[in-house]
Amino acid sequence: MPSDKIENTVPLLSAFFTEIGIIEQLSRAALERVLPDGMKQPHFGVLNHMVRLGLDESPAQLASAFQVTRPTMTNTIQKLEAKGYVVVKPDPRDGRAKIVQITDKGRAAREAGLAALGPLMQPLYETLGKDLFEELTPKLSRVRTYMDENR
Amino acid sequence: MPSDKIENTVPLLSAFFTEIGIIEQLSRAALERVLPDGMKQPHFGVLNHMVRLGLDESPAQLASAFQVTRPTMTNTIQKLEAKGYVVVKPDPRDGRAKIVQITDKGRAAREAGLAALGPLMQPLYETLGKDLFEELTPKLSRVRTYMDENR
DNA sequence: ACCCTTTAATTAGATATCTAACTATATAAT
DNA sequence: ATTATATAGTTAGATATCTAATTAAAGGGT
Repeated sequence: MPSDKIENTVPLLSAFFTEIGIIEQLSRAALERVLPDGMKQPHFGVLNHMVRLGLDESPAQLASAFQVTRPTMTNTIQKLEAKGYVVVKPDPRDGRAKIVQITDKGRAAREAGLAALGPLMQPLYETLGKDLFEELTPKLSRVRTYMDENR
Repeated sequence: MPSDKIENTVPLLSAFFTEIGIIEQLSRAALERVLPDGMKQPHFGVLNHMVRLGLDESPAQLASAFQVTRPTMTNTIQKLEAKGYVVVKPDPRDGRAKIVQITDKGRAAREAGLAALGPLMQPLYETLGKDLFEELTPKLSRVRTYMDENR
């Protein structure tokens, strides 16, 4: 299976990554058009992550979870904090670290975002079929995992 | 096939788009690490597009091809022009429009980018297999096409 | 001919992201 | 203990992107 003709590698993988890039752009634009209160995708992503995991994580852990740099996560957290969606406290166990906690207001904003998401996704789901996404997601996960481990 | 339980829509599609987003980040970072002369992904993408199609297109056509806004493409073209990779001329058939042409220097830069791309993609190809990408790409294309037509 | 609408390109201003550099704290080595 | 190294978080500066507004030109309707 591995090591077919290498000449075909670049065009094939270029087409793959081109599709990935355009879907990313389209999905972010579609999401941000319906998110309430001018919320951006990364903000919603972090709120969602915190609700689902139910943990109080550090900025560094969040940066790692979202594959962004720490300064980027610093910026995201500051925006969430300014809106009252999270509170940031010092970590009693590590003087360098902090702990980020979602607030009730943050939970409400996340709920509102989720509610806006349904109508966006339902047509995709109904038109293209659940099976397509159930098939694609684990395979994309394989690609993502490999790239993440070998970067 | 369409219209399964709608409750499952959001988590399933969220996971899909999360994978898309992370792969996009990782691939852009990997690409820009190996591109010569500080070239960025959009610059390489435009040069590549122009060589493959062999057409002289307008900024508006390029913006449409890459699914970015026109101001974004204006910025990209200005950067390419500053490096001498393209020349921009008025369109004799439409006083509003311009025509973007790749230069020999731009072609050389594109070639250098392509050469750097191979070693990046070969491990992916060999480890995960050609079949995976041949299977994924047309399916992603279906998703992209639908989203593009219904945004 | 003249106005109205659309389209092409740009400019201005805002935001998210990155890398590099900095501060502070923790951990390991000697 | 002291020193060196690594890690957490932030700040500073640069870039790519977006939306809104501006300018110029094309096309359609009356």
